[in-house]
Amino acid sequence: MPKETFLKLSEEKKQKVLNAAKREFARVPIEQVSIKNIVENAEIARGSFYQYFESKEDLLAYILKENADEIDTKIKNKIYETKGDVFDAYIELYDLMVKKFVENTEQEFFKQIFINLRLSDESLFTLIKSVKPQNIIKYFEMFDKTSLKINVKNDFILICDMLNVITRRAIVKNFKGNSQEECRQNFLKQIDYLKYGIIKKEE
Amino acid sequence: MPKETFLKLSEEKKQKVLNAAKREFARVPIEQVSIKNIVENAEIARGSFYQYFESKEDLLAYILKENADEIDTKIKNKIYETKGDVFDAYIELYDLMVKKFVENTEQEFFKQIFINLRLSDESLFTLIKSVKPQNIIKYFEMFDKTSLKINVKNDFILICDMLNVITRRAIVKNFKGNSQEECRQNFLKQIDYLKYGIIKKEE
DNA sequence: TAATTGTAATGACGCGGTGTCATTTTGTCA
DNA sequence: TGACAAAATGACACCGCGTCATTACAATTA
Repeated sequence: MPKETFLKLSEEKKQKVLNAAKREFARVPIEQVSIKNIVENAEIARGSFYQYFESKEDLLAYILKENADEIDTKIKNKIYETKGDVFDAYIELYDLMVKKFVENTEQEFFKQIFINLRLSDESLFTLIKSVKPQNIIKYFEMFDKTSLKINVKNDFILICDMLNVITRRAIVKNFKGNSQEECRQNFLKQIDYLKYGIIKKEE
Repeated sequence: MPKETFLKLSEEKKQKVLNAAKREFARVPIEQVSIKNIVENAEIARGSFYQYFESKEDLLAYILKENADEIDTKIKNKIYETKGDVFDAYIELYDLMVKKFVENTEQEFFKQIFINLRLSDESLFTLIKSVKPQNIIKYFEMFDKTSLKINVKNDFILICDMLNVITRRAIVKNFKGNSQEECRQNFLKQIDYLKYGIIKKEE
């Protein structure tokens, strides 16, 4: 979290700093992000940066949190709406994320973030809290499991885990030159495979 | 690729350098790996490092390649053996990788690599070539597709893509304190979901 | 208005790691 | 033994980092 000093700044100055930061974060993966460049872009003194933030990770987490929270709220609502259908909830999540992250003037920034997402969970970059297993399990009771092959809670977690990783991967592909339409079709097909299986039913 | 100078070194010295490197790569994610530490561990001069390798990425790629090639050969054979069953091939891949990377004295090294694997493909770290879509497609003709819901090549790629990402994720979990047995059971269950679907068949 | 006090901004500084390169050492062959 | 190429070495200049003593500013009080 940014320090109080930053939060007290005028809206204008805050934006200037955040824009400078996004520009730098869009340039290279976080390890290569240079605080020197950020303070130069933002026209603040080097020391000021450390008066505002603990580190570049702190700053990035703040920027991401704003975006994640927004999606988070929407997805929570969607889960309530689609009560009974995890798959629809994930498709909605996909659409929300594409809308927010791909169709965006700050595309390059988000591209950098998504492309460099790690397979591991612990990282800073797990953007959307509500789809982390420890959170989604909260919704377990709510989902309609009668039509699904779910016996124990753990089954549900395994399924969410697959949905998670497939959805994230599908988003990443949007940043890799493939057309948005193509990506979505492929994603829907994958969801379908998950729902009904890859092996043909015997007639 | 290492420079010729390195390859010409005595086996003993090469091993000393590689061991020093693995030790350092096991310590922290690659961005934080310090060449200073490597040369100190290996007891060579700083300048020598650059006589041997272009960069730390170059060195890491070399170490990984050795391991990847080994798995690669085995998995190719398995694909021929299990002709007709992509799923079995991936389960074998999983087992091979767990054996090679988890049950290993160099566990910490591989842990660091896997934990920091990126969701994106372009990266250095795509260890096993034969499961990259552009490679697996070569096996397309070989697989028995009659029992699968596959109409076009692209369907096959989408399926491999899911298998890929689920398998990798399952490996990662082995490094996260979960028991090996538990991880394997969960993985097999996920493969089952993929094969037969999550939604119950109507009787 | 001037004095006081607390808060924010500043940039010079020491630190540590980087990649280079001129020099030295080693090894080989006439 | 000398001459030559290949390899090893570590001092060096460079760069970005995080800190911190100092300065600037704003608000409060007399």
